[in-house]
Amino acid sequence: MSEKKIRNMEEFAAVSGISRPTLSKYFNNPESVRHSTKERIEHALSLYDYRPNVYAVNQNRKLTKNVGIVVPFLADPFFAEIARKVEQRCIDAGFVPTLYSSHGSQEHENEILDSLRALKPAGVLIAPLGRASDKSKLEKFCRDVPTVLFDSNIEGLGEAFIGSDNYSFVFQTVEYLSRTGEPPCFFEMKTPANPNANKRRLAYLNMMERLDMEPHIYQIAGDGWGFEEIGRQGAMKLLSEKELKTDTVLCSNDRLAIGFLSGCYELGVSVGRKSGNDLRVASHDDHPYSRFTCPSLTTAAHDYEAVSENSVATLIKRIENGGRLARREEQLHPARLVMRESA
Amino acid sequence: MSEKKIRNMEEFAAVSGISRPTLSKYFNNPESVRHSTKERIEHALSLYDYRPNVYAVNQNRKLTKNVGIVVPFLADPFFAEIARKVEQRCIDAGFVPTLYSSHGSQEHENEILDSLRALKPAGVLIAPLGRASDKSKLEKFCRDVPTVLFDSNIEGLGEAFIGSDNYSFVFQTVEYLSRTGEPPCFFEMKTPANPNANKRRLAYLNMMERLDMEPHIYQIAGDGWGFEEIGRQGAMKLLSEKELKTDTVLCSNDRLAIGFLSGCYELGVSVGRKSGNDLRVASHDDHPYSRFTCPSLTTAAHDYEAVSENSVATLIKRIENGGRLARREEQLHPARLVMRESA
DNA sequence: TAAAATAATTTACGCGCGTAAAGTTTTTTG
DNA sequence: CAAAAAACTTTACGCGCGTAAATTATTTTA
Repeated sequence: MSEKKIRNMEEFAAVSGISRPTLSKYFNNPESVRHSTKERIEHALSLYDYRPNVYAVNQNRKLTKNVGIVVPFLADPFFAEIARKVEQRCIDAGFVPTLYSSHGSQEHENEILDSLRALKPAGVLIAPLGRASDKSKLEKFCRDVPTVLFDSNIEGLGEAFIGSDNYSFVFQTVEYLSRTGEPPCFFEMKTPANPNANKRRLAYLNMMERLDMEPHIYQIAGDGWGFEEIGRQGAMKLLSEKELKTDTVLCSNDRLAIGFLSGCYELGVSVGRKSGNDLRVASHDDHPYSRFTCPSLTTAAHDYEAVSENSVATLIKRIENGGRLARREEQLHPARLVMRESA
Repeated sequence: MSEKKIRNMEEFAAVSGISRPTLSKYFNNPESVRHSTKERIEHALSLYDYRPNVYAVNQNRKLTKNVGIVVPFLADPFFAEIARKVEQRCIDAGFVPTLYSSHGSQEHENEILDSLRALKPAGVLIAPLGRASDKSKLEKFCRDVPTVLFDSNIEGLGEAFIGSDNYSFVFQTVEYLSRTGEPPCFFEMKTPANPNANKRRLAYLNMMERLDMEPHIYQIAGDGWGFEEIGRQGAMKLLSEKELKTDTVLCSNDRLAIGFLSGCYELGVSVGRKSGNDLRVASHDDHPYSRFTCPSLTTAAHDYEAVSENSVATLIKRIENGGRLARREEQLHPARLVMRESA
C-alpha cells in the first residue's frame, strides 16, 4: 500500500497521472469516466490511500449524497429492525445514511429535523412520532427537503407514504380468531401514539360489523413508549376485574401483547389456542420478540422487506426526478398471518 | 422571525453589525466573546434564521465536534438503550454524536471505522463486536482517533475501557442462588461473541470453587446474534435430554435466558422461585424485556447510567487533554441484583 | 484619568474540492 | 482515413468559513 500520505486531490492527481477535474468526476460517479481511466484511477487508489474530504465535497456540491433515517423509538426492536433494512438499501443505492431516533419525544424529533436541514441531505426517510409530532414543523421541513414517510402516516405530508395496510392486518386476525373460536375483543391504549392504532380500531369495528358480531373495545390509560408495561397493567386490570366479555383478546400491537401476556402469566391465566386454556391472545406487527413470548404470539406480520424496499425506492425516484413527485403516493402493504401458540 | 434569507456568515455579519471573525469565534464557543456581544449576536439570531454551514466549518477546523457512537447490534434493546444514554450525554457536552450499528458483522464494523475516519471526529465511543472484531484494524483506528471502548473490552485497545464488572455480576447471582436453593449450573453459547461471556464463565467457576461446589457448564452451539433462538434451542436440548444436574440454571445473559424461558414454557417445565416449580432460571444484564418474561427474570443489572456517564466523561477528558491519556484506564462497574419471579 | 489589558474590526489568505471554459488528445463514426 | 464526437487536460474561480496580523475601540486597573 501507500508510500507517502496523500493530502488532497491535487496530490492524488499528481501521483495517479490523472487531472483533478477528471478525478472529481470519477469520485462523483465512477461510471462517468472512460473505462480505461476508471481502471487507472482504481489502480492508483490501490497503491495510495486517498479519500476525498467529505466536508469539502459536500460544501461545494449543491446536493449531498446524505440520507437521513428517522424513527420514533429505536429501543423498540421493530424500528431497529426496519431501520437496519432501510439503512442497508440506502448504502446499496450509493447514499450515505445517518440514523436518528426521536426517543418518543417531540422535542427530539424537532431537533433532528433541524440538524438534518443543516446536513443538506438528498432526502429523508422518516417514521414520524405520530400524534406527538409537531405537524407544522414537519410540514415546513417536507417543503424544504425531499421526504418520504414510512410506517406512520400523516395525511398529506411528504412526497409519499409507505406503510402497512392496517385493514389487512385486522381483517386477517379477526377473521382467523372468529373462525376458530369466540370473536375477539380489542385491547389498546386510550391515547395511542401512532395513527396506525386508530386505523386498527376502526378496522376492528368494521370487521365485527361485517361479521354481525358485537364489538368490545378495552382501552387502557398510559403515556409514553413503555407499551409493555402498559399492556401488563391492562391485563391486570381487565383480568382481575373480570371485565372481559369474550375469551379472545386482540391487542393493537405486539408490544402491548408482550406486556399483556406477562400480566396473564402473573395472574395465572393460561393463554393458548388449545382447549383448556382460559384465554386466547393475538396481536399485530410480528415484533422480533413475539416468537419468544409465553406462549409464542399469534400475530399479523409486517412485510418488512417490501416496506423498506419501497420506501427507499420511492425516495430515490424522487431524488433523481429532481422536482416534486406528480402526486403524493400511498403504498399500503398487506399483512401475513403468523400462527403461533397464543391463539 | 427573518426578513430575508441569510446565505452566509458575511451576510449575517452585515445584518447583525458584528464582524465575521467575531461571529466565527462566537459559533465556535459562545463564551469566548464579551457578554454584551454575545447578547447582540443572540438577539440577531432571534431575528434572522442563520446557522453556519456545517461542511465549511468542519473543513476548516482541525478538529470537529463530531463523536461517533458504535454498537455491535442495535436491534438488541440493551444496546439501543445504552446508545441512547451515551448519545444524550454527548449532546449535553456540546458534541454532535452519530450512531452506528455493526449489525453483528466484522464487515460492517470495518466500514463504520472507515466512514468515521473520514468524518475526522473529535472522538469515538465504541462497543466492539468482540470475537468477530478485526483487531488489527481496530488497533490502527485507535492510533489515529481518540477512542474509548465500552461494554466489551479488547485488551490494550483505545484510551480506556468502561464496562461492567462481570465478576460482580456472577458473584451476586451465584451467591443468591446457592443461598436460596440448589447451586446453579451455567448456561452459555459455545463460542460467545463477547468477551464478557468468557469472564462470566470464569467467574462462575471461581465462585463455585469458593463455595466448594461442583460446577456444571452447558454450552450450546449457535452462530450470530439471534441469542434468544439459541437459548430456546438450548433449553429444548437440555430439558428433553434431562441432562441438567441441578434445578437451577444461570444463563450467561438475558437474551439467552429469554429464549431459555421460552423453551421451558414450550416443554411445560415450570420456572420460578416458589416451591413446586421444576426449575429456577436467572441471568445477567437486566435487559429491558427481562421484566416481561414469563416468569419475570431474576437478573444482575448493569449500571447503565454509570457506564454511559463515565464513557462519555472519559472520552471528553481525553479530547480536552489534547494528547493521549497517561495510561489506559479500565473502569468496571458492579452489578445490582434484581430479584424477580424466575429465581 | 491615563495606562494597560482585553475585545472587536479590518484585511487577507488558505482549506479541498466543484465546476466552467477553452484547448488538446483519444476514440468513434461513416 | 478524415471528420465528428467524446473524453481529458489546463487554467481559473468560487464556495463558506477558520484564522492570523495589524489596527482600532472598549473595558479594566491603578
